[in-house]
Amino acid sequence: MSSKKTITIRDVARAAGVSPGTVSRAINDSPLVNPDTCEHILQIVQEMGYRPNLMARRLSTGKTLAIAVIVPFFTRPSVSERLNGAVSLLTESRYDLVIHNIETTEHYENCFVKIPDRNQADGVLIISLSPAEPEAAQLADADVPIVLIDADHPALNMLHRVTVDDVEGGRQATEHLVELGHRRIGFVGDIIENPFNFGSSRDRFLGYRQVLEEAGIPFRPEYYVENQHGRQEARESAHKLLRLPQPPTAIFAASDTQAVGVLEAAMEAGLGVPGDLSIIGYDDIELADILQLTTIRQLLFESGRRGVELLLDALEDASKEPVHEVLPTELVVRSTTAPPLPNQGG
Amino acid sequence: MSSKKTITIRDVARAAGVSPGTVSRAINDSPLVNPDTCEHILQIVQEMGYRPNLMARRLSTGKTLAIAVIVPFFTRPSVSERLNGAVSLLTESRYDLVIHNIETTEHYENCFVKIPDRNQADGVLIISLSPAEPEAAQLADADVPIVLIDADHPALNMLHRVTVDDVEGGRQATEHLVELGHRRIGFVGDIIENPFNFGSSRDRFLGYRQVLEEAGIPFRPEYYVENQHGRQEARESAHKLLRLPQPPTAIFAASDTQAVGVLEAAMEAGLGVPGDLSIIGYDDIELADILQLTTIRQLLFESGRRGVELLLDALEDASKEPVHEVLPTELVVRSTTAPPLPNQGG
DNA sequence: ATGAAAGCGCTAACAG
DNA sequence: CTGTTAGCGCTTTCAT
Repeated sequence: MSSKKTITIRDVARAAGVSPGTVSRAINDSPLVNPDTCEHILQIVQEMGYRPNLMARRLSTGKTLAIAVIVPFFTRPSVSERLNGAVSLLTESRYDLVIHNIETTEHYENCFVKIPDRNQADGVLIISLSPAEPEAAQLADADVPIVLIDADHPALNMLHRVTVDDVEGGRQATEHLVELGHRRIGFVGDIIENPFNFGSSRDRFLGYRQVLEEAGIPFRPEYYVENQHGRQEARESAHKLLRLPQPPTAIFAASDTQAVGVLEAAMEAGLGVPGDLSIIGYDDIELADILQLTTIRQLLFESGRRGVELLLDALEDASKEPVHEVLPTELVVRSTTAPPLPNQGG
Repeated sequence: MSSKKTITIRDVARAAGVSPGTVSRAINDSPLVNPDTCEHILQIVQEMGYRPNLMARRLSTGKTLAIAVIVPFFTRPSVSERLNGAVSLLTESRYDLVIHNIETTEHYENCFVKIPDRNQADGVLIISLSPAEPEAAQLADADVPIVLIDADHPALNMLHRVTVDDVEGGRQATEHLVELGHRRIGFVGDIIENPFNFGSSRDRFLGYRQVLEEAGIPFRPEYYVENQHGRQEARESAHKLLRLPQPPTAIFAASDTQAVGVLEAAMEAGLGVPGDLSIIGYDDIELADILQLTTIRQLLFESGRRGVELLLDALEDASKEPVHEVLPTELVVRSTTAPPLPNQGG
C-alpha cells in the first residue's frame, strides 16, 4: 500500500512538541540544540520514518549536493575504469553522482555550457574529453569547480586536471621496440581529427615520432594508420600495414583494445607473435594481462579517484590555484614483444 | 570572471515587462500564452542567458526529474554493460541519471529504503541485486516505481523486472557439454550464500544439476567449486578440480570472466583446450569473442535498455500491472569445447 | 492571455 | 537553547 502521506518537518515538529527550526537543527546535528531535545527529536524522526525532502533542502541551501560527471560513451574499458575510480570515492562522500553520457556531437556541443551550471551540480568532473577553444572558454568561466581527467588541450591550463603524459608513454613504447632492435615500426591509432578531441592517440603518436627521430629512423607515412577506435577497426588497420611490400616488424597500438585487433590480424596473416611481429599496447587494462600483452600502464582507476579528490578540495576552497597533476606511465613487458628475426633486419 | 549573479525568473520577467508567471508558462511552452509574447520572452531568455533553477522547479513540481540506478560495483563487465544500455536510453530522456554504487554490506542494507524515496528520485532501477525478504518488502511499498534487472527472488513478484532464465542458460551450457559426450563435468561458480544475493550463479548451477540428472549422470560434489567472483579465484577453483584423482573433462564456468580463469588454470596444468579440457562460459562479453570462448550469450546491453523502457512506462502510468520480461539466452559455440578424448571416457 | 499570490519543504537569521 | 519569520526560485491556481 503506497498510501504514504508525504511527511514533512512540520509534522515531526508538531509530534515532538518543538518548532520546525529545532527539528532542522537536530537532524543537521547543529551544536546549538539541547542534547536531550535532540535525542527526543531523533527518536520521533525514527518512529515516523521521516526523511527530509532533498529538493527543498537544496533549494534552501543553494547547494545541489550533486556532482556531475561527463563521460564519452563509457563502453571503452579505459574510460569505464576511470569512472569507476571516481565513483568509488564519491560513494563515501555526501554528494550524489549524476552521469552525463556524451554520445553524439550534439551532446558534446551543449554539455559544456549546460552541465557546469550552479543549479545543476556543485562541481563537474570531465573524463577523457578535451574541449578546445570555444568550449574551453565556456568552461573557464563556469560558475562551479571543474576537474578534467585525461584532457590535454593547452586552452585548459586554468582548470584543475589530472592527466598522464601520453607523449612520454608513446616514447616508452617506441623506445622499448627500438631497443629490441626494431627499425620498421608501425603505428595503429585513432583518427586524430575527431569531434570529441580525444587527444591521447595523437600524443602517443608524437612520442613515437620523437623516438624514431632520435634513433635516426626515418618516419614512413605508410607505417601510420588511423581509424575509428575499436578492435575491428584496428584489425583492418593492421592488415593494411601487414600487406605492405615491406611490412613493419613491430606495431605500436594506441590502446590495448586496438592491440588486440592487431594481434588478431597477425594471426590471420599467419604471423607469429612476437616472432614475426612484435605488438605493444597502451593502458594495461585487464585484457592486457589475460593476453600477456606488452603494454604501457597508466593509472586509470587512480586518475578517477584523484580527480574526485581535487574536485572535493575545490568544493571546499573554491579560489584555489589550478592543480595539474600528471600521473606516471610504466612499461610492462609481457610476451608480445621480442627482437625482430635476423632475416628481417632493418 | 565568475562574477555572474544568479539570474532568476523575476529578472527575466522584469526585463520582458511581464509577470514571472508568464515567463514560467513561456519557458514550459504552455499553450495559454500569446505566441508573440512567448517569442519575445524566449528572446530575452536567450539574451540574458537565463537557465531556470532546477531545484526550485523540482521542489515546486514535486518531481525530481531524476532516476536512480543502484548497481553493485560496476567493475564487472556484465554489470557495466547493462548499465550502459540503461544510460544509452536515459540520455535521450529528460531524466537525470544518478548512480548509487553498492560496495559494502552497509550500503546494501540502507539503499533499498533510502533511494526509492519520492524526494530522491522519480523512479529506481536496480541492477543485478536480488533483495530477499526484508528488503523486498521495503521495495514493495516504496513510493516510486521500481524496475529490477537481473533479479530473481520470488519475493519480487510484484515488481517490474527484466531477467534472463539462468536455469535455462545453465541447462543449455550443460546440454552442450553432455551432447559432446562429456560425463565428467565440473562447475566453477560464485559463492552462493553472498551478502548481495547475486543469484545467477546459483541458477546456472541448478540448470547444470537438472541436465546431469536427466542424462543419468550422478552429481559429484567434488566437481562443484564455489569461490568469490573473479578471474584469479576461478583459476584457483579450477586447479582444485584439475588436481582431482579423476578430474573433469569439461568445466562450466558461471561467467566468462571465470571461464578465463579456468582457461589459465588449464594452461598452467599443461592441458590442451579443448582437447584435454572443454570450457564453457556465460555472458558472451567481448572477451569471449576475443578468446574464442564457447559461451551462453545473454542480452546484457538490451536488458538495461529494456529496464529503462519499463521504468519510463511506469512513470507515465504508475498503476500498472507488474511486467516481468525474460530475455532469451543462446548457446554460442566457439573453440573451447569439443568431445572428450576417447581415452578419458566417462 | 496575463497578473497576483500562495506555497512546495526546508534552512538560517534574528529575537528572545 | 529555541521559536518565529522570511525567503530559496519556481509553478500554479485563481482572478481578471
